[in-house]
Amino acid sequence: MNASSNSLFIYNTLSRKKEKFEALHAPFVGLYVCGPTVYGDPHLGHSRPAITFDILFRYLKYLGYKVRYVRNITDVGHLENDEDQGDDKIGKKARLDQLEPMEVAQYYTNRYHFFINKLNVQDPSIEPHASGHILEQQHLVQEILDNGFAYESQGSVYFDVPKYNTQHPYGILSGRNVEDMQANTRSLAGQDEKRSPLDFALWKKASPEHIMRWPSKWSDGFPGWHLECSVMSRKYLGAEFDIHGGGMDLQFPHHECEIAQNTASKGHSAVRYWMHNNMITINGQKMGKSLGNFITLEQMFSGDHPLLAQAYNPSTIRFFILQAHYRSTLDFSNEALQAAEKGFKRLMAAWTTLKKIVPAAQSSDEVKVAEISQRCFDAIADDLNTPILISELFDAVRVVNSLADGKMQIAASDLETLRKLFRSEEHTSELQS
RNA sequence: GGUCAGUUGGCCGAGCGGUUAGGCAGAGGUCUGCAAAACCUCGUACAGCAGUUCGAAUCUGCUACUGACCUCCA
Repeated sequence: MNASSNSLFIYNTLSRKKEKFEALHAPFVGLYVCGPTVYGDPHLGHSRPAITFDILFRYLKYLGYKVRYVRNITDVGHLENDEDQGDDKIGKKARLDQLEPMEVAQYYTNRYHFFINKLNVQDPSIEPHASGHILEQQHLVQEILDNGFAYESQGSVYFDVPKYNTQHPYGILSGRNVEDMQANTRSLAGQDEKRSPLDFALWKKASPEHIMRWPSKWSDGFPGWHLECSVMSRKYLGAEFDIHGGGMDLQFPHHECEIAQNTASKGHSAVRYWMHNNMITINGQKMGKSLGNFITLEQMFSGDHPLLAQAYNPSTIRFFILQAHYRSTLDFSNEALQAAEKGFKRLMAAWTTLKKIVPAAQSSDEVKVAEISQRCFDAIADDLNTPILISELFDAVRVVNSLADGKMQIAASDLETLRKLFRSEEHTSELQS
C-alpha cells in the first residue's frame, strides 16, 4: 500500500468542500449516523445511508482505525408534523393497533435489522434508543435553559433561535440565515407557545391522550426529536467527534438544531465532518414516507409491488446503490435494477474464474494489475467514489477473462494482487452475493 | 417566494479545463456442427444561447426545464 491508499478525503457539508480526513484522536474514530424512526418498514431509501456509511465504516477499519460507529433508533419524540404539537409517530401507531408503544418500536426495530442486514451491512458498534436516554435529554434541556438559550412555556421548553443567533450563527450547515427564514416562514397553527416560529421544542408537555410520557420538572411529557442525537453522540463519542452522517433531508432542521443544541450547551459544535447522502428518487421524485411512493425492502426482495417487474437480490440492490455516488440522486427503475443485476453477475463470475487461474512465470504486458489496484484505492479514498471503483473492477474483469482464455499470462505475485483486490472489495464493498 | 442542487449517448451513471469512465441494451466477431450461454471488439454524448481560453461536458453570464430543503421523511 502506498500513501494514497492510506488516506481519505471527505466532502464536508459544512465547508462544501472535500477535506482530508484527520482523526481527532487517532487511532480512534467516532462515527455517528442517524438511524430510522421505527414506526414503519424500512424502504429502499433507508438502504442508502445504511450502505453508504457501511462502506465508510469498513474503509476506516481497513485504514487501521478503531471505529466506534453509533447509529441510533428513534423510538420517541418524532412528531407527525412540525407544528410541535402533532402526534408522536410511535405513539399514534401504538394507539391505533392497541399496542404498547415499545411493542411497536421493537417490532419495527427487528424488521429494520432483518432487512438491512440482508444488504450485508455490518452492525454498528452501539445502537442506542432515544427512549433509553430520557434523563440525559432532560439534563441537556436544563443546560440549555441555564445558558439562557431556551425558555419554558406552559410546561414545554423551546429553544430560542433568535437569541441563539445573536451569538452563534444559526443555519451554518444548511446555508440559511435567520432573517431570510423569518421572512419566509409560513405561519403554522398553534404556535402561540413559541416566541418565534423558528424556535423548536426541547421538551413537550404531553396532551392527555399522549401515551408516551415521562415526568420532568417542567411537565409530564417527552423530549424534542432533535435532542436525542446531541445527547447520544455526546454520551458515546464525546463532546467532540469525527464524523456525523445522515440523509440530506435531515440537514435542515434536524442537524442544524443538533448543532445549535450542542453549541448552546457546550459553546461549540460536536462534529468535525458532516456527511450527507442524497435521496433515491422514483420517477424523478424523492422516494419517501410523505409521498407514499416508497417500495419496502421486503417488497424489493420479493418482487411483490405493482412497480416491480421482478424480485431483486439484496446484493443487486447494494450494487445498484454503489454504482452511483452517494451524493448524487439515484433514480429507481426496473431497467436500472436489471442492468445492475446483470453487471453484478458478470463481476461475480469473474471472481469465480479468478480463483481458478494458474500463475505463469511472468505477466503479459497488458496485465497491469498494480495500476488497477491503485486506481481502486484512489477511488474509494476520494470521498467514497464507488462508481469509479466499480468501473476499475470491470477493467479487472476483462483481464481475468483474458487470462482464462489463455490470451494473457499472469505471474504469481500479480495474481495475488488481483485476488487481494477482489477480496478486499469483498470486505469493503461486500460485493460477494 | 427564499436557499441549494442538477440537466451527459437508447437506459442507468462517472467525470469537473486537454486523455476511451463503467454497466445494461444494440451491432460485429470468437468458441474446428446449429442454437444458447460465455468471452472479445465497437459507440464520441454532454439542455439552449453567449462569453473566457490555444483548448470547455468541465470556468463565467443569461434562458429553459427538473428536483431537494424551507412541515414529518434516510
